[in-house]
Amino acid sequence: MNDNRSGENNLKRGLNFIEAIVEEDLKEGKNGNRVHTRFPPEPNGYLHIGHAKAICLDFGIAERYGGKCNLRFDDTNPIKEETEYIESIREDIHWLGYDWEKREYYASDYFGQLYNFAVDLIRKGLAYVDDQSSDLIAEQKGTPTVPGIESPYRSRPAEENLSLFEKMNSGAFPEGSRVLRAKIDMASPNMHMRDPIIYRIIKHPHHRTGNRWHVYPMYDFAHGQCDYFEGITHSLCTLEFEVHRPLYNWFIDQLQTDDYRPRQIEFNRLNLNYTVLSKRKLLELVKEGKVNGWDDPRMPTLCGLRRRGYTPESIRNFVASIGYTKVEAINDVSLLEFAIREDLNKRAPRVMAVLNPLKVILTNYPEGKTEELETINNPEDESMGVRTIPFSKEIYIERDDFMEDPPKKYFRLAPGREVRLKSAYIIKCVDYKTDEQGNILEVYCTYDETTRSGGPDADRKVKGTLHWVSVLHALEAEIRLYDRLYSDPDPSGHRGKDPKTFLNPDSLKIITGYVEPGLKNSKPLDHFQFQRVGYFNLDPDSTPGRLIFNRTVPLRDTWSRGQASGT
RNA sequence: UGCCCCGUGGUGUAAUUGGCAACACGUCUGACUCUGGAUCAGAAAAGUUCAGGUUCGAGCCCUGACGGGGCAACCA
Repeated sequence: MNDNRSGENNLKRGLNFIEAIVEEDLKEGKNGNRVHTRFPPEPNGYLHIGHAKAICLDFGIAERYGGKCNLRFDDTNPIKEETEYIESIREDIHWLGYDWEKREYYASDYFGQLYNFAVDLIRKGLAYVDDQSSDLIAEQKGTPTVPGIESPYRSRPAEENLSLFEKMNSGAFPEGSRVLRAKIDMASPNMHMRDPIIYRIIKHPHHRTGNRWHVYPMYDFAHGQCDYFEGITHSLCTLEFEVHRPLYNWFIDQLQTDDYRPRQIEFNRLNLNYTVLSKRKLLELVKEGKVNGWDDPRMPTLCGLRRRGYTPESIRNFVASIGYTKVEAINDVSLLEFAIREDLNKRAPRVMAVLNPLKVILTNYPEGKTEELETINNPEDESMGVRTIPFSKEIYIERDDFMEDPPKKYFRLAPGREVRLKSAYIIKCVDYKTDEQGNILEVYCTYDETTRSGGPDADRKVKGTLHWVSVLHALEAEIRLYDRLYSDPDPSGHRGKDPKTFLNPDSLKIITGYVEPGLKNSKPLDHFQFQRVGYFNLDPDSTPGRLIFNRTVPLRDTWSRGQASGT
């Protein structure tokens, strides 16, 4: 793994700041030289490329330093969490190439320990039951610039707290009627320290513990302690949890029995331009039918990217290339596209496919004749071998590859011009037919038999080489062309404007194209390079009689780029 | 206007204990090519937010400004 160029570059550059910290800790012999991380998703949605960044770090650090990485589902809120998501999360992590072995845990595994810990805090006078409404509690919390005020229930005797908390859990009180709060400091400059709520009453059944509990720990009360229970040495999370760290430490202070405590390190979240990475907003797209499900190839979800044709290696390389820092960065999607092109260039077989067909008739080619021409599968990898493709009198070429009146640097077919048909013959345009509107209907060419690939005049130089497909043999296929989902570089960055305002109406275009017959036997998710066009893969919607391809990413195209900029 | 974090080419990242600002993407040339792909060669592009200070020497240390982000869910 990582034996490609960007992988090497990555090794060449220094450690990221987290690796540096880990190495420092190792050097100091902390935690008995253990390195133990965890990836802690909430099972309330599908994983997206932002999670991939965290996964690669969590598992990557463990791998690199001979440690372990747990998978832990942070399932502290039964209202939002579902088993459906757990399955998809497991699948996506495995697909990326990581394995947690038997170490699959759940925050709910620790509900008992957490409950006992809460009871402990109550006994020590460090937690109390508050009977006030959430509005009132919020009001008393103050603001970042104004200190909060203490709850009238703050000094409730431990015995009373104990019995109330017990009743909260036995279901004696309605949801929202009471909470358990840590007693810390209502005047703290850190809002999270102002007597945070640590338990609330929820009567919705939990996907794993059913109706056993009626109180559930808040994330802030569960997360750090779960890390502690699991012996995590390095708790890696995103920047927004920085201000939570003092609170987590406060809890661990009460729990700690020796030197060990998890060390939390925060890194920058992944942002991509033209992309939205918020589970809530992605869920909206799915629910409102703006896309066709979580695995719609336009989605930044891992299942969406997979269906689009992205490989796990490409995603890992991409993640490695953008690095980990404490700066809020916005990455350009071109980096992601580079990663998938780089990977697919090495592994995708080249095939012939014409997306926008124009019929070419070879006037001097024998009627009814068919040839099987040999062609190489991948010039980047000889071990991928050769195959044959059928050739006959009528072929399709790309409409763009013919012009009646071409500009100067146009290398392709035009009246009187010669081009090579890839792996076949050099042909010359002798005539063409248009309709009344001037649309090109057919092009007539002669072929030169001696120029067949491998033949005596095969080396004759011509400017252009075209891909083609035999009309007689080609398979019709549905081609799904994807463009960015949003037309604005920062769809979530406009205050008061729903990102959906910026949805690109042309993000999906479905066309019918023609592909070489050998593609009949391809399997879902098989990757191909449609020569001169782009990378495509077979969509799982395909049926034996109907091939459906997704465009993963177009090929780099310096010609059309030059055209667009007018040079 | 409280607390916390952060400012290095267009973008993302590097720069041993202070020592000529490096790499990748992108952009632009040119070469080569039976993919206008790939590959190869090259170029433009920051003097490190600003102002002071320490030092023989500061992107790295100190101070202060300015700018960006985060924090006030019975969400995670």
